[in-house]
Amino acid sequence: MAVKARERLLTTAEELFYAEGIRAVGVERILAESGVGRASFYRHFASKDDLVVEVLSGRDHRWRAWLRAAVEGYDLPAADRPLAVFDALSERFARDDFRGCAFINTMIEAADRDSAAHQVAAEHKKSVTGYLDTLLADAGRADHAEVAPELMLLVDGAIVTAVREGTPEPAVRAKHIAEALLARQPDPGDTREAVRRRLRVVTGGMR
Amino acid sequence: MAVKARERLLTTAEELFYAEGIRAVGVERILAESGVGRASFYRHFASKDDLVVEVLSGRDHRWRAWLRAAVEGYDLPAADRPLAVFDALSERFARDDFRGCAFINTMIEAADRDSAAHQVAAEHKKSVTGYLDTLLADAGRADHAEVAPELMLLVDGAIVTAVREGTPEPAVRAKHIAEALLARQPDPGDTREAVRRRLRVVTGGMR
DNA sequence: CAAACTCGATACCGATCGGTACCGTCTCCC
DNA sequence: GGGAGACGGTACCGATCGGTATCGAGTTTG
Repeated sequence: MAVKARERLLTTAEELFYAEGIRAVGVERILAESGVGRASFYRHFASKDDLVVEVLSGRDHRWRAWLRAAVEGYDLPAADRPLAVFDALSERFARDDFRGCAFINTMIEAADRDSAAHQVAAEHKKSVTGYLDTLLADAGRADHAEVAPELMLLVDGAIVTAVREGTPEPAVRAKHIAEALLARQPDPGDTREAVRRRLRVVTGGMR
Repeated sequence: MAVKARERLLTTAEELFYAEGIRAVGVERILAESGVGRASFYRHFASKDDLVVEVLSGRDHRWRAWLRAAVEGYDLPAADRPLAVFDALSERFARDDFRGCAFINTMIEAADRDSAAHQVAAEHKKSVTGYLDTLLADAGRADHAEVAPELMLLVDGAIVTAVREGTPEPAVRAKHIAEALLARQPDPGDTREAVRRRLRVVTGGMR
């Protein structure tokens, strides 16, 4: 077998789920498109929900690795890296198969907050916010803990807007807003603790 | 009949669609919950898609009327009204049945951009952006045409974030970002045309 | 009072949903 | 060469999908 059935199921399902939505894609479609037999599917995955979780988990890791590589690839000084996130997003938005954030989409589709899929999606966003936090801290922002969720809100806003308008422009729009946000000097009140954080060795990137 | 079947179908469908998603709610559920007979449903609506469009259209009008009333209800000077939008959102986010923006949700669920539901949703967002534009123009912002889509991005970002985090806090987060954005003075280059726009009588609110 | 109309209930349609069971084949490894 | 697994194909399951047809009771209207 050239490519294992399990691998084909995961990649096929990821494409279909992202393009059309999880609920919209039946197991039948995945089997037909991947060429995997019905029994083989249930040998590898206990249920469709199980497949969904594994697909999202894989996408989570790959997406974050992509973002980190993209930001690092611009080869900018640390101070400019937080805003570079929006340049990376712009590239993503321009792809003709772009259909928003798979995790936002999943959280909206899976109304039940307790579902496994919903929680994987929520966890993904937390991880990305953590990455933004380290970018801001490395850039010397004393208020990184406050700004990171604000940048995350801009990221999500840009993604949703890009889906709505069908163009990559919302990335530069969000970057423009972020510039205005970062132009404000951080509140000097928490400088002492902020400097302590800034000097702390930042071990990893996003996690 | 106390309340007409058509009305019951619309209100029941709107609640269920918003709470669980359009695709997740079958016609059967709507019939059972509204107490309307199957035949009566198809006497009033050509199809489920038809019902979806009418539900969204009604919600569009009511949502925009709510936002306008909320902003006007704060009784603020025109200069402070654009930011008051986020205060209104905060109230909305705090409701325990809050599950995001029905139109964003619809656009994400209905992957097909050409579907009627998707277009109603897109139109709604355009209308709201238009309202933000008039609020900004009335506030004397020369750059209202540029800022309005930026505020809209913040609104959508706040909504998605509120769904994700399950708290109303993203409304104040977005307001904070908007304050930083509006603190910037508009580019004086287009002042002449801007003043002309500012003096133009603004006939309506959102449209 | 009777015609006209709206209504809820029910049976039914073909299609698809997620999931199980079984079968024959192919490949890998000892 | 010969098991042992992994594989694809297919038949089948009960449940549900959106949608149609029919029927009888209740209400409105002339």
